[in-house]
Amino acid sequence: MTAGGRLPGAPDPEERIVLHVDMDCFYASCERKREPALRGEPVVVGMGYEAGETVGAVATASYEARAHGVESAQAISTALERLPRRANDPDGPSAHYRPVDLDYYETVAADVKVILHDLADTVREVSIDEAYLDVTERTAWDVAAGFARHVRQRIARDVGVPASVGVAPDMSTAKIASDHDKPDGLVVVPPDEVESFLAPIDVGDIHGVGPVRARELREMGIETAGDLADADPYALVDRFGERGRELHERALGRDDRPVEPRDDPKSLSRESAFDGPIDDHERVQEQALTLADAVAERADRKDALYRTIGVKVVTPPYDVHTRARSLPGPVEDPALVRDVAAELLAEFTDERVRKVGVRVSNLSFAAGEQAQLGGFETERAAASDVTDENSVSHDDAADATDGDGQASLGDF
DNA sequence: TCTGGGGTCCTAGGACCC
DNA sequence: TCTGGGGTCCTAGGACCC
Repeated sequence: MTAGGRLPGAPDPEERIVLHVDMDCFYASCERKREPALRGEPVVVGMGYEAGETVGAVATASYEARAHGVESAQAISTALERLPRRANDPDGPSAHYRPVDLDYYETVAADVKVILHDLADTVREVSIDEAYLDVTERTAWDVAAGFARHVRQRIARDVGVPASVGVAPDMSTAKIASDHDKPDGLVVVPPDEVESFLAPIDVGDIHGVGPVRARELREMGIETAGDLADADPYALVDRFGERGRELHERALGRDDRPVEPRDDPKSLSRESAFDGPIDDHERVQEQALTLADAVAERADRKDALYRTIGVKVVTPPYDVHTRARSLPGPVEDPALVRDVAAELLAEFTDERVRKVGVRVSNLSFAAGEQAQLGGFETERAAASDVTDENSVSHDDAADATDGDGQASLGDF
């Protein structure tokens, strides 16, 4: 499946033309679209800088704000230090702060996606501000730059937000290309230039290489994609497992993944951080129940049934713990999400907690089956007080022979 | 860098099955 | 009876991405 040319009917990977569209500082661009006075001004979009809020981070900063050291994922407090609010200091360096308004950004993204689907054979939407397009049948290498320019212009003209575009024979290289000249970039890498284009790229700029693997690669003397391409694949697999093989291939410009739409989501979750680590387990439980309801509602809206319910607890300094429990079958049952989350959290009663989350996974979206399954589950739930008790006592009777406890069996 | 929120994929060990 | 090989599912953790 991952090896080249084996998919029946798939075009020769060499022949593909893949375009990666990456919206420039998308949230900030949306705010500017809505409020044109922000154009050319430093704009910071984030959460947590409202009065009374102290936890929060920068979601997106415009390039003008980045010039002053404001970055994505930065604590809002740091951003405010480097670039105070505009209102407070009209003379010195200052920025416009806006709260994240995802609903609005999604409407803008939807407009962009209409254009992308119109211009491509297949589209893979990666996130709200990023997509891959297979445009093999829509253009040719000698005119690909013009085509890419057209994509950008249509987005700019019809929607009013800027985008960077990369064009290459594969997804991985196209992604690096779109990133290469941001913002407002346009980079075309035809097949015969892939190797020379990738060679000087920093390993940290390869998709799939984060801080940890970048450090390990550098320790191996691998600084660039070129170094990675020349490295011994066995050594890479040794160190990084399957990912090592993949990274080596990407560094060579070999990436046969077809551009296809994304599958249904695999999990849904909600989490929130406390204002510093807290001792008060009741507050943690309370917060978890709120999150459980939010997750259940989200699943309901998406017509998703879940078979696994889990929690996430972050304890100081930043230790992430997860606990999960699978159910006998897929359900849509908000009360159960709350109950299971509360039980899983009990283990952390004595811990200090800085963040808590609730997650449902093992999702099923069997659209046709849904009503049936839902009906079945509802019936089962209605009868469960009798049926479950019975089955539990059966199980307990069986277990009683070896003197086993019943607590875990009683949960369902 | 002292870290927000919502995701994905891979790995490894254990239970269990044939 | 002391032990093969192959496979699946589940849980927990880790790295990474936007």
